[in-house]
Amino acid sequence: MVEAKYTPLLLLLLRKGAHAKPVKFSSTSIADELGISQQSASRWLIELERAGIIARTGAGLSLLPKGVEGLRSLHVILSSAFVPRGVVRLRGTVFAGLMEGRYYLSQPHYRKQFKSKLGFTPYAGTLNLRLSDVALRAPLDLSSGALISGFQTSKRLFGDIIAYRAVINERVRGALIVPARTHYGPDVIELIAKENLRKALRLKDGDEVRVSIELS
Amino acid sequence: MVEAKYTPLLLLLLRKGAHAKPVKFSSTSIADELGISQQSASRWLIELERAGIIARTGAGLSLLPKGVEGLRSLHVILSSAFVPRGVVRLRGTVFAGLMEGRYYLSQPHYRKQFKSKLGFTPYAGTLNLRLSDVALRAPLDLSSGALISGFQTSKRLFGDIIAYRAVINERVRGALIVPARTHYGPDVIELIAKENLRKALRLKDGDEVRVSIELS
DNA sequence: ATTACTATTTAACGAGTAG
DNA sequence: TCTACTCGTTAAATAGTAA
Repeated sequence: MVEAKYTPLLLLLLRKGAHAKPVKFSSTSIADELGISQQSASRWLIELERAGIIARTGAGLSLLPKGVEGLRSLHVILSSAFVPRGVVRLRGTVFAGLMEGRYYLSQPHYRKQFKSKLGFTPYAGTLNLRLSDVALRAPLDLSSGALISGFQTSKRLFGDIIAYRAVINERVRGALIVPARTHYGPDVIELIAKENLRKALRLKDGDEVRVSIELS
Repeated sequence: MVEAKYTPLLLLLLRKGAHAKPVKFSSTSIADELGISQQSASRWLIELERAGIIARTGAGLSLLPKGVEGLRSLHVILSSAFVPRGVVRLRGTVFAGLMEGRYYLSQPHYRKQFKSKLGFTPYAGTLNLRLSDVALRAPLDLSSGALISGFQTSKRLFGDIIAYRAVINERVRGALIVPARTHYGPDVIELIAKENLRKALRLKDGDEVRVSIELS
């Protein structure tokens, strides 16, 4: 592994995309971002350059393969501890949404992707649940579901959605959808399925619903 | 974030499972593993304990939530750079397998899971491809597919399988399956589908096949 | 503006060792 | 065995500044 003290700098470069293409980044601004002196930033860059971890050209700063490799192995170690496996079981109670979901689900750009990535075209409406125990959804936010990419119309922006295949009340296959930008989710989740979940499961507001999501 | 110099120690504790339950770990052995002196290890532990990142009890060393949170955010940053998205396109040539795949696919325990996790029960045979460019499969190994859990019979052990939904020759939906234990894959992949791929696509040994996998 | 040198200060390290 | 103290030494950080 790369010497640990450099990791904040390497992470910064990674976030700026220096693994993909050179980025302009002065020792002063690096110093500001990391809370160290300009002199230290300069020295770190020199040391990393000598070690073949970064390169500096006229185009800017690049993370070299050796540097990327070091970060990648760090990622692998962390993933083995944090990427959850198995089944997440959530419980929540039905409540009436704001019909926002219906509007989203009627967008063809989303509908096409639901079909191709989840294997079904959803009924144009979501079932809203308020979770009994928000903490239980944590593994979900660490995991990776199907990415439904967003789009833009002249009127508004439709963001990325993450969909997790789910089974509702042990009977109906569907998916749990969350906006991709929410990092740690709220106590509300939205479910979709091929059919109208309210009807299919004879649900009314306040009913409890069980959702199980298989993570992989 | 937790001060960077401690990350090797925190990673070590994470790998030992100190986030789940206390682990016995002396300053001397920590020092050995990290290549620092016993004195430094001792001091680091004291500092981390004061910062509320670890706890030391009679039962051993534990990573406290604050410490886990620091590592988790590190993981999130790395994941956003390393977890690949989009479509991976592979090409390979058909070759005759050893009928090993057929044996595997005939196991009910696997078959049930294929149905529930991929949405189809596969034809009992795999299509073997030798990849033209092994490097192209790298993003796959970093990504996460559907986990098909293994099982054990009196005769032998059937390991976990990872399945990635795939489209073969832009026509047939199926999946690419790999043993979970192989960390970085070889130049051979196996494809399954509801139908017999050889027949459906009129393939013979040596034919080139295109596979596209959607990562999410 | 920028980088990076030298000198000085500050912090980290590890040897020795007690409890 | 273990942990953790003191203390001399070494390394890293910053100030000042030149280019």
